[in-house]
Amino acid sequence: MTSRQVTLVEVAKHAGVSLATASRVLNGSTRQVSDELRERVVGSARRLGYLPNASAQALARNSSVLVGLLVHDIADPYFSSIAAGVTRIAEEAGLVVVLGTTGRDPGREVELLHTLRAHRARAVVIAGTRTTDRTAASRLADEIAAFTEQGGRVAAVSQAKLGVDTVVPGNRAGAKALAAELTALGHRRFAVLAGPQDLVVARDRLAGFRTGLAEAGVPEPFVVHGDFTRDGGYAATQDLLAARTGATCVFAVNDVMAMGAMAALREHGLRVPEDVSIAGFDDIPTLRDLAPGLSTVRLPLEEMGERAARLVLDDHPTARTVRTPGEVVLRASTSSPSGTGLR
DNA sequence: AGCCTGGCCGTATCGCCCAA
DNA sequence: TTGGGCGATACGGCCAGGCT
Repeated sequence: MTSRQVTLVEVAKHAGVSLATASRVLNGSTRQVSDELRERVVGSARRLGYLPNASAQALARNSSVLVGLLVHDIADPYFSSIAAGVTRIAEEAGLVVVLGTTGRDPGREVELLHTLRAHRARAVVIAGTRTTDRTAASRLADEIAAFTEQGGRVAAVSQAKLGVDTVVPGNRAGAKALAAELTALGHRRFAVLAGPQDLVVARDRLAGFRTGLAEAGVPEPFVVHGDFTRDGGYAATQDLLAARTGATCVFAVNDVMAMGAMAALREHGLRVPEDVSIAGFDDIPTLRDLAPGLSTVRLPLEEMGERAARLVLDDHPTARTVRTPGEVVLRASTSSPSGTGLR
């Protein structure tokens, strides 16, 4: 290290003012500084290329400008949409978002939160479904408690299970409403690509869908579990086709799985919606370029990210819950049943 | 050899003093 | 009263030096 950064002391010296005055000018203060000195300080800072040392600021203020965002899967548009919302609000507040990817590993989630705590992150937004793993949940609760105790704030976009401010997507109600719309089209034999059994979001959407079918007097759907990804939807559809269920309508519990399912159906020479209808969940932006258009349940993903960010940056003594309902959007991938279904 | 102390890094901010 | 300077202190991690 031969070159050294310009410090505030050097700026003050160059401008011929005290350290305190330079600080008042460059960081703002309740104290006034005359225009003349202000211009001298600003000019010196520019001339010398002064850039405040963020580590030193964090040291002096005992707080950084970092806001953590933990997501399950960086490639999933569900999370990039939420990230866009979180980032917009954080940047408006002059903060910087640090992204961590858990790969749906609850242990990794705890590790990342631990690291963000070590960096004195101001706040962390945890996005993504909770799992049914109780040990991991309790370790995460401990880590959240430690972070909160040292002044950090946590919010979640998921089920309200962490005891922190949470934006809750309307998974059950949305899936139930979707089932009502699909049965109204005339479908009676359903299959569900249900995702992993330990993901609460997948469970909730399956449960809501089942309730909707039951209320319409339609038989239980055929359920296939698989990964919560495009490839998971593709593989689950292979299993579904092998089972020859006669289903006329397939519900994938998220959009990326539905996209994988559409690819598998296409490869088998099946047409959507003539041979089989298909619907997803989330309404990720990618769907705009999908043909035929995918019927789905729209969640206001960016807005959910924005709301989570507003909650996490607003110091509040008790945990708040914001519910964001899903809205059924029917597009070309669903129609009234005309063929014999998946045989 | 291991432990403890104290100084240093850069910045923010406080209380206090001084000069118009 | 206002604007400015000054010195002290705090923050957390690191390391050199001195001590047992």
